[in-house]
Amino acid sequence: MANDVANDIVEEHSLSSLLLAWFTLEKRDLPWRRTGDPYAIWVSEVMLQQTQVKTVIPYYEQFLQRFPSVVQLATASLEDVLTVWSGLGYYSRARRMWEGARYMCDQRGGKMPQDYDSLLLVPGIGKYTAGAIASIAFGQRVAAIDGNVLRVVSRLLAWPEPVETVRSHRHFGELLGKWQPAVQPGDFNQALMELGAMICTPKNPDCGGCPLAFVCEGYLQDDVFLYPVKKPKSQRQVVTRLTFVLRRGDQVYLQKRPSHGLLADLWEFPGVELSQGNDLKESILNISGDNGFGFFQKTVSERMFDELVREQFERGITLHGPVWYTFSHRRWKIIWAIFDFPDLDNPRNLPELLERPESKPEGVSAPRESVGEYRLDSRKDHQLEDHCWVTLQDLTGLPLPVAFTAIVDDLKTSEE
DNA sequence: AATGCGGGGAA
DNA sequence: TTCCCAGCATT
Repeated sequence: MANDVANDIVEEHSLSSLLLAWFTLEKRDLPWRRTGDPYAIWVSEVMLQQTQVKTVIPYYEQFLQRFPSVVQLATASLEDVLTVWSGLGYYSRARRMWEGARYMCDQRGGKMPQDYDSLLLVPGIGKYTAGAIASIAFGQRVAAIDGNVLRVVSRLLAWPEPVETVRSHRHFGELLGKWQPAVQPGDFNQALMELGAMICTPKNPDCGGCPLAFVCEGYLQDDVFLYPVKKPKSQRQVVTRLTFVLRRGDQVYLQKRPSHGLLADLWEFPGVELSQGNDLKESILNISGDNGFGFFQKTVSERMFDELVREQFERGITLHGPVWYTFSHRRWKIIWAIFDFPDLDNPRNLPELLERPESKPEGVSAPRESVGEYRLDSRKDHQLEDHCWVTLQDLTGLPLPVAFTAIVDDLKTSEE
């Protein structure tokens, strides 16, 4: 019975000592375990959302080097923050951290909130992250329930319901609230997560090495693999994306994506999502001639080369690819057309080249109010340009999604 | 409660 | 391939 186990665990005080002893002995030496700086711990917790430790480490080091404190993050441009973040995914995390730093500067004198309830008010900090920071950095006795903890506890209790429900979450929270010691609440939370990452893994749990196996109902019933119970996930939809690669000498053309939705505020080769279900052949049919040029006009801001592009569409374009790219909820079949233009030795970024017939609010970074003294008045912070020409080498200085690296590689190899 | 939001590691 | 990862915000 799950309740009996729960009571046993609560009553068995030595159980948490057992877990903590294991943690003290076996814990990995991770960068964020060498600091007590709440800011650094905040950075680590946000990066670790839905992201494995191994992936995070290099980003963590770079980020702290570039933005060592709340104030330095708050006074940076979003563009710079996204550039350091690029490749890590879930880019709204970076934007919200940046907003969170500004919130701390504007409302809290540049200091981190020091308790669970105040941390919850910060953009990008939810229940898990608030609990993690409050317990690890400030020693508050609050739970931090992540995917690891859900797996560990569900196996411990042989919990028969889906773990994503409010009911499960509340039940686990109450249990952990009683179980968590007052002395090292942060270590207790980390120990549970570490156990989930190292021992109680999804596929090959090492129950033989688990300090809690002797009270684990899942293990005792030989049913570890039944848990955690999960609801079925919705399917990924497949979308064909026609991408326009404009090339002028050694430079390529990029546009900035809208501030909301997929890959928000990142740069990309402009493109359109063709209606779902078109196979490649059908797409070629649809995008030749005026139809394709229409796509181009609607998608690409740059108007200088319209005539050249129209000619090329009439002659018939060559499609490259496809390459596949998978997001968490969508799959792109990427095909691309390359347009080469004469490299007139125009000065870069002439204002008249950047002027656009009509304004497109979505493409411009959203205007912010009351950012106060921390507003950075650099060009980037309120840049009106939503497009630019850059060399392939300079791409590393911009936040470019990994989805386009295949195209970049193709351009680099075909360049020689 | 369901959905949108990246990228990579591991089996 | 599939699953899952130190989740959050919006609807």
